[in-house]
Order: sequence, then C-alpha cells, then structure tokens
Amino acid sequence: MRSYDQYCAAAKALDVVGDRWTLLIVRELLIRQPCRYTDLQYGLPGIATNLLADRLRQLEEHGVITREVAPPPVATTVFRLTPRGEALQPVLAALGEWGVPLLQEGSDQAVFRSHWLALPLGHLRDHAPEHPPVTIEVRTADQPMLVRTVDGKVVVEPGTDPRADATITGSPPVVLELFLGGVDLETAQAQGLVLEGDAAAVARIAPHPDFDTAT
Amino acid sequence: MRSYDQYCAAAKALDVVGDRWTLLIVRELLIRQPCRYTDLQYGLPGIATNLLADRLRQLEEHGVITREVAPPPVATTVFRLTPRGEALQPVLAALGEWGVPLLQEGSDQAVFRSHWLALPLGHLRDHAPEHPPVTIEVRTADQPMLVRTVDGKVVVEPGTDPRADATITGSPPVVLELFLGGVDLETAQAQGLVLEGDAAAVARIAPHPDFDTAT
DNA sequence: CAGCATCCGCTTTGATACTG
DNA sequence: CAGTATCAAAGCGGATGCTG
Repeated sequence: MRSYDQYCAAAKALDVVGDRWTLLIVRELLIRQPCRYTDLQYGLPGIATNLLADRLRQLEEHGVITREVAPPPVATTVFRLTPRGEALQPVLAALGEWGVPLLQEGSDQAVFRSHWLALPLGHLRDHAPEHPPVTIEVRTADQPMLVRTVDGKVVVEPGTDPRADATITGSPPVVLELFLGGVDLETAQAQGLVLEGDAAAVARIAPHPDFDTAT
Repeated sequence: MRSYDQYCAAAKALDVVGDRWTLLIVRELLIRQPCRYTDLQYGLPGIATNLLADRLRQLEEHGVITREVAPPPVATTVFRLTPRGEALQPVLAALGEWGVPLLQEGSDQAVFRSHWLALPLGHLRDHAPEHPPVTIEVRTADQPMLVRTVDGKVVVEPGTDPRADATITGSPPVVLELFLGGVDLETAQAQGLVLEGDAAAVARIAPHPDFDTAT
C-alpha cells in the first residue's frame, strides 16, 4: 500500500494494516493462533492466493506475524502473531462491535465459518462463575464448536462433546442474535433455533438476561 | 469497495469503512465536527478530489455522515458525523494507539496538521483537576493550538492566547513525544523543544510524571 | 471560490492456472 | 502444502474542466 505520508498514528497504522484483507488475516490468527497457509485460505473465503502471499510477506516485514518452518515430522509452515500483532486485538474488537448492526441487513449470501464465533463470544462473561463450569455445543455451520466457561470467561474451540450441558443448533444469524443480545432464548427458538439440554447453561453466558441462574 | 461477503461483524464493518481514505475522513470529522469539503481536503493531504467526493457519498449512503446544505448567508455544504459515525471513535482510538510506535521511524517527509493533536491529547487527563484550569499554547505546524483543561479532561482547539500559562514550540515529533509519554520535559527541551511560561502547567497533563503539581 | 465530474495512466486486486 | 505466474478488471492518483 502506498503510504499516506501523514505524521499521525492512525494513518501510520493504516499504512501497515489498511490494505484490503490485511485486518481479516489478523482476525484469523487472533482466533486460531498457529495457522497454516491453507487454514488461512479456508478462513478467508474469497481471497486470491497471490494476495494472501503478498499480505503475509508484508505483515512479516512489519513485525506483525512470524513464519516458522516446522521441523520434518510435520514439514509445514506455520504463521503466528507476534506480540505486536496480538496488540491489534482492540482494533478488531472495536471494528467488530461497530459492525454488529450490519449483520442484520443482507445476510444474503455471506459465507460463515464456525470458528468466527470465537470473536464475539470471547467478550462474553460467565454470569455464575462460582458454579461448576458449563459446556455448550454449538452447531451452526461448517463444524461444531464447543463453548465453555473457564474462570468466569468464555472460550470457544472446535469439537464435540456428548456430555455437553446443552446443544444449540441453528443458522448463524439466529445463533449470533442469541449471543449478541438481540433476542432472548424463547424468541431465538421461535426463529428456528433448536436447544437440547439445559437452558440454564445458555443463560450463564448469554447477555443481560437478569434471571442468571434461573430454571 | 467490493464486499467481503462474510457473515462476520468485523468484515461487515470493513465493507463500510475499509476503503482507502475512509477512516481518515472519519478521523477529520471526529476532530472538527462541522466540516466543509475544502476543510476535509486540507486535513487529508494527498487525497484526490474525486475520491473524496466518492467516499463522502458512500459514507452518506451508509448513514455514517450527513450532508447539510447551509442556508444562503454561508452558502456552503457542511459534513457532519451521525451518531453512528461518532461510534467509530473507538476504532480510530485503537488504531491510533497501535500506530504510536510507528511514529518514531521515518518521520521523513510526512505531513503534519496541528489539529491532529486533538486525537492523542484528547485521551490525556488533568492530573490536578482541583486546581484552576490551565491553558497551553502549542506551536508546532500550520497553526497554533490551545490545549486547555476542562473538568479533568483535555480539550484541543485552534487559537492563540497571550495569557496562556505556557507556550510550547517545537517540531511535531518532539511535541508528540512529550505528550505521548516517550520523554519527560527536560529531555524534550534537550531535543529542541522550547518552553515559555509555567512548566507545572505542562506537567498537569503530560503522562505519568509522578511529580504532578510540583515546582 | 466551493464542490464536484471527467479523463487518463498507473497500481492493485481477483480469478485461474501452474509448480517445487 | 505453499506458494509463483499470468492477465483482465477494478481502483487509485493527478490533472484539468465545469458549474452554481
């Protein structure tokens, strides 16, 4: 990207991460830290392979990511954020928060990847951290995800758990509306979300229902 | 901009503000709210006039800014952020914070506009709000700026004040280093910064000197 | 003069094909 | 798997011209 040549911190930041796709690459790495080239391609549907290669090179030059050639057993390259790259998390968080209202319009033909749930759900809190941790399996797109409470926080990872406290199945819009606070559980169910198991587990992490550990 | 077509809040946000120049236009409007077309051009050195017009149209369509045709006495168009547009402030703040380390390298031929001081200085706090407010005149680029304490916060506006508690003169790098906490006042002076008046006034707002109201 | 629109050369991006 | 190569299309930058 051609520099803005402005002595302004925001402009300098955009000189580095203002290119098309760049911040989305950082998003992928924030979600699933050690990442192979093909993992990135999968998490960035629509990116051209030459652009991905270009951007990775630029990010490496700017000290945002590192490229590690793994030893023979795996024999692959893994990309990782440097501390400087992880410091971009607040930027992605701010952008994500601002973009939430835009999810409602035109859910048309937009692609969704289950692991993207980690970004908005990572900001949720366990409303009853003194209770035993809960696990919720969320089935909404390419792969099932496990949403678990850990030390009052919420972690998201791919996987299945037959002993999960609850299992949620639904389209990405309904699932996200539930976890972003747009609707309560009943409304989500009326809109096609299917819940199996303990509704209280969902209430533990869903936003501002004031009946925390009810049921 | 072509949409990323991803059902992800951050990607949707970038669909709207991810274009080149777009976030810098928002920066300008965050700093000096009602803005004319030519004011924007001045605050965005290097932008092509057709791009500015394009971006303003897109931002208007997306509900980020409004265009008001002022009544005959002034006979000009003024651009303003909507509440939705002002909600982008955290995005610019996060970008700016991340970009601070980039200011040190290549201060080469980068352009500077004094009113940009408002962004980083707006995050400073008055360390002694119980004392009477202070005013500092900062002369560093195209126009003198007044930095004043108001209710524990710091406001920045263009202007001159012969009765300012202190006057600071210096290049943008030295002035910013001082106010961003890179160096203390003595070091800044050794690097060419000229202070006239009360050093304590500067200490009131400069970051983490633990001698707050000293002298 | 303020607020654009048009034109044109250059750069970036997107899509696909191909390679160590 | 991790890219490079190629090429058409879109976007950008700079200059200039037009209109109230």
